[in-house]
Amino acid sequence: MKTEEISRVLFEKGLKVTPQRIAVYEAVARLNNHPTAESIIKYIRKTYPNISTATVYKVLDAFTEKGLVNRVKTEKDMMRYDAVLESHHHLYCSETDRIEDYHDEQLDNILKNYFEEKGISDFKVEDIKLQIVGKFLKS
Amino acid sequence: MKTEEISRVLFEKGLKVTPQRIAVYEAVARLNNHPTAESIIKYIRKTYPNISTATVYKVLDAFTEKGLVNRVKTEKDMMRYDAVLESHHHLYCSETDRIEDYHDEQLDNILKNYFEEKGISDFKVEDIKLQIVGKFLKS
DNA sequence: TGTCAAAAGAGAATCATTCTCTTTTATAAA
DNA sequence: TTTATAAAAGAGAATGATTCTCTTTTGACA
Repeated sequence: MKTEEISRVLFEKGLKVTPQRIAVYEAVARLNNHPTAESIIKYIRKTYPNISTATVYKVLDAFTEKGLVNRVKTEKDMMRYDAVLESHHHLYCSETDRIEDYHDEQLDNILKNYFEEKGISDFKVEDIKLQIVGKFLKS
Repeated sequence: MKTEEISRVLFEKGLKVTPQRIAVYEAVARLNNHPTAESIIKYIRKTYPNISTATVYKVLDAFTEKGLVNRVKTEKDMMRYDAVLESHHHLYCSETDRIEDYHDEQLDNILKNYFEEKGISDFKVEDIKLQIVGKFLKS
C-alpha cells in the first residue's frame, strides 16, 4: 500500500497524518499474521529505529477506535492486532499461537439467516465471529 | 456442588485434592459470569482469607491444562475463566465487559454438518466457538 | 506413621501496557 | 509562507496482572 493511499485513509478517518501513524499502518497491513505490539514495533524499527513503544500503542489504540484495526481475542495476555479488511473468522491452532484468517461468505449467510429467523432473547446481534480451533496440516 | 463431588472430579483428573483447589473450583463454578482471577480470589477470601494469589493462578493453570476450566478470550489484558460444563458459545456486549454463555444445539449441528461437508483446506477442525457481539436488551 | 514429591505461601520479579510530562509537529487560519 | 495551537510523539516511570523463586507445608501412598 502506497504512502499516499495510507495518508488518505487516515485523513478520511479524521486522524492527523504523521509518519509514525503511516509506519504503524503499513506494519499492521504487512505483517499479516495478527502481530503483537512487540512484533509491530520490531518491524517498524527496522526503518524507523527510534519510534517509542508508547507511540505505537497509542497509534494502535487510535486505529482500533476508528476501526482501522481490530484487537484479536486470545487466551494469552498479549494483545494481537488485525488489519481490518472486512469481517472474517479466525482459525486458531490448538497447539501453537498461530492464528489465520478465514473468510466464508456462504457460512456468513447461513449464520445471518439463522439468527434473523431464530433470534436470541434479550440480545441484539451485531456481529458474529467464529473461533475455529484445530490443527493446521501444513505450515 | 458438594465438596466430595469436587474432590472426586479433581481425583479423576489426577490432581491432588487440596482445600485450595476445592475452593477455586467452587468459586469458578459459583461465579458464573466468566470471572477474572481477581474476582475469584476475592470470592475465595471471604471464606479463606489467606489464600495466596500465586496459588489461585497456579490452580487455575492446572485446571486449564486438565480441561476443568477454560480461559475465555477477550480483548482486554485480564484473563477470564469459565467452568467447563459443555461446549458453548459466548455473547459479548459491544459496550461493556459483560459476557454470557450461549447454548444452541441446533446451531452446533448446522455448523458441524457444514464443516464436515465443506471442510477447510489444510486444517482439521476440532472445535468451533462463536463470539456473538451485540447488545443486551435487559440487564 | 513416615516419606516425599507436589502444592501452597510470601513476596519479589517480570513484562505488556499505560501514564505523565515535555517537546515536536501537522493543520488550518492569517 | 508564517504563525498559532491542539494533537501527537517521545522518554522513561508507573501500573498491574501474572509468573517466578524459594521455603514451608501437606496429601497420598507405602
